[in-house]
Amino acid sequence: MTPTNRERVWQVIHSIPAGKVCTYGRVAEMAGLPRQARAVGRYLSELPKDSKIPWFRVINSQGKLSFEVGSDRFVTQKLKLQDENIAFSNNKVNLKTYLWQGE
DNA sequence: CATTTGACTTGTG
DNA sequence: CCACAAGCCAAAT
Repeated sequence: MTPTNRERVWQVIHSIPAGKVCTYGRVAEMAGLPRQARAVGRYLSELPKDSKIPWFRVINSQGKLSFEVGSDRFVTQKLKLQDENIAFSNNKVNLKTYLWQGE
C-alpha cells in the first residue's frame, strides 16, 4: 500500500519526544512536504477527539495554539502540554525552550 | 475542471 | 503586541 502524506505526517508527529513541541511548518517539512503546513493542519482537523496520536504537540510558529483561547480544543491541548511538563506564558509556549527541531 | 476552504507562515505597519 | 495582506498548497465541493 502506498503511504499517504497523512501517514508520513502521523509518523513525524509520533516521533516528537514528550515535553517538546513542533510547528506545523516544521512537521510538514520533516514529513517531506515543504510548505504544506496547512495540509498538516487539515489532516489534524479530521482526527477524532480521542485520537491516540500526540497532535497536541503541534502548535503554530508563534508558539501559540491554533484555537481561540478558552475553546474546548484550546483547553484540552493546553492541559495535555502541561502534562508533558511544558510551561505556558500568557497562553504561549516558549519555543526557544520546547521547540523540537529534529533528532 | 474552477472555486472555496483551512488546527499555517511571514512580512508590514 | 495586534491587525491585515499575500503567499502557499492539498482536499473538498
